[in-house]
Amino acid sequence: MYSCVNPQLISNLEKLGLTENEAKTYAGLVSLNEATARQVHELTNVPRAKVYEILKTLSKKGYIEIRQGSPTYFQAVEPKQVIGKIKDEMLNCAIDALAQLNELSYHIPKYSPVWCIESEWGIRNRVLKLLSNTREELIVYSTNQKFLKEFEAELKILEKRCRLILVVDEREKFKDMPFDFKETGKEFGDFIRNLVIDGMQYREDCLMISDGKESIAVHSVGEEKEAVVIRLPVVCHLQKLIYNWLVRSGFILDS
Amino acid sequence: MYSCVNPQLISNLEKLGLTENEAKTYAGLVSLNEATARQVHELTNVPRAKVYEILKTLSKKGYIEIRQGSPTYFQAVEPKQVIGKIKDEMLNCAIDALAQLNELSYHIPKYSPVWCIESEWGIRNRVLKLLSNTREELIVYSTNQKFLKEFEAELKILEKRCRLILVVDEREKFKDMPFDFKETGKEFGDFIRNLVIDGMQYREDCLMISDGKESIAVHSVGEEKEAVVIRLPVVCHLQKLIYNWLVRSGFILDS
DNA sequence: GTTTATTGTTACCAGAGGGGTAACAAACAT
DNA sequence: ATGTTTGTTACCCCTCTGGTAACAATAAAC
Repeated sequence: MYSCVNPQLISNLEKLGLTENEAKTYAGLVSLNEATARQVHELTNVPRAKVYEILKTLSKKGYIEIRQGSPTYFQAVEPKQVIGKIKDEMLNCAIDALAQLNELSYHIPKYSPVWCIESEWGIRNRVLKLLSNTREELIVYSTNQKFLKEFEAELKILEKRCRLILVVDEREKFKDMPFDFKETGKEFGDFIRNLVIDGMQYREDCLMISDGKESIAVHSVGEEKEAVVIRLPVVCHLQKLIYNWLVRSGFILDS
Repeated sequence: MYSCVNPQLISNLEKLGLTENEAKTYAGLVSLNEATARQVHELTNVPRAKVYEILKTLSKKGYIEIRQGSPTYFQAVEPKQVIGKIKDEMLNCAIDALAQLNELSYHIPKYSPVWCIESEWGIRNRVLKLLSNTREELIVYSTNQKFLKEFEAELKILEKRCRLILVVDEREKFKDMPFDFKETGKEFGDFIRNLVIDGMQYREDCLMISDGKESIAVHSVGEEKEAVVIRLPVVCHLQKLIYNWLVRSGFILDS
């Protein structure tokens, strides 16, 4: 009638390589402990005609056990064993794949001038790399407290070994972070947060300049975040100049 | 022209959740380091028309970075990062799924009389469980050295805490295992290894009786292995009787 | 013994997704 | 101006998963 099984569980099992019906069937068997095909069907809503072949494939994979008879009964192997097996197979795949990929990429890490990153995870990754590569000076300009907060720990560590300059639009927003912020008045903040290009609204979230030779600019376009990495020293110097210009013009209020 | 990329690697990446073309494209990009869509196409044989959308989806997932331009250039994120991310997501899924499954199965482990296991992994699993649950006595009859060998370590441990009786068809076959084997002459061995039922040839590989109350019989049907678990004390006693009969009839030669 | 329900199997259909091919406009190079 | 490359779109094919219906064989009920 009404599927009693957690849909989140089904989704997780699917991500681990089972099909929807396999996941429902296995989960159903776990909660029934020992059951006929019909009982599984009634609990999970998997079509009765399908339950039989699915139970067969699950059995071939070793996830369930069978007691022949009329009707035939089925029993799930303990989840710990099943999930453990899947996990081990995945980890072996991951280890192999990594080794094989590393064999392919024996080339010199080429420093390309400009790259665009479109996934949040990729952005986070790249920012962390930039932070750990910084040796002398890091300039950060941010209007997004939530974004910067994600890197608080790394920034704190970085602060000890090099010059850290943090500029924000409104110092008030960042008051729960233990840093010495400089502030660019509201006008500039509003300007940078509401750039409209081709009808799309760009919100600059953060700009970081590392040792004056590599920079990363993170901005939101609609719902999506996007980052641009620039390794051209020229551009980075330009960005630094703008920063200096802001200081001279009094846009940046020292703390 | 000719795909330079290890097909094993592609298969591994597929198991980790990428499609074939995604795997080829990513692997291609790793070995090219920095490349246009065309170069990827030429190296991997992924249709040029498809490369573009695949590169887009890989980018959304954060596995590659993009340098806009004409032509647009692409670069793979380091395999260590990418594989690491996939691995972490899998592990989280596994942990969640296990917790959710355990919530479902709060029932008493019901001891059912007879179960059939159809996967090699499931069989191995069940045998190990039986070995670890044995408290007093284990009788093993085997004609398959390779199969028994898999459990040598566990049997060695078991030998210390309970009576272990090992019967084989030909002692010679098992001579590299450090146990005290009994032997049933060749006639009986040939008989048990060549049962033909309904045209299918059954080869008994191994029979184990644990504490006279639970037994597992493993046999091959064609290429497939299959095991039957029996928890009926009656049947197990019967099996023990047969064993005793063999001893009395002189089929079993003591070492 | 006849009827009814259940079990297990098979065939068929629909939709989604991945992969492959061809064609085309726009941009680039010669 | 010509030809090539780039990036996009539309289309086809195949497979896989899921869902439905119908059917023989078996078990249960009357």
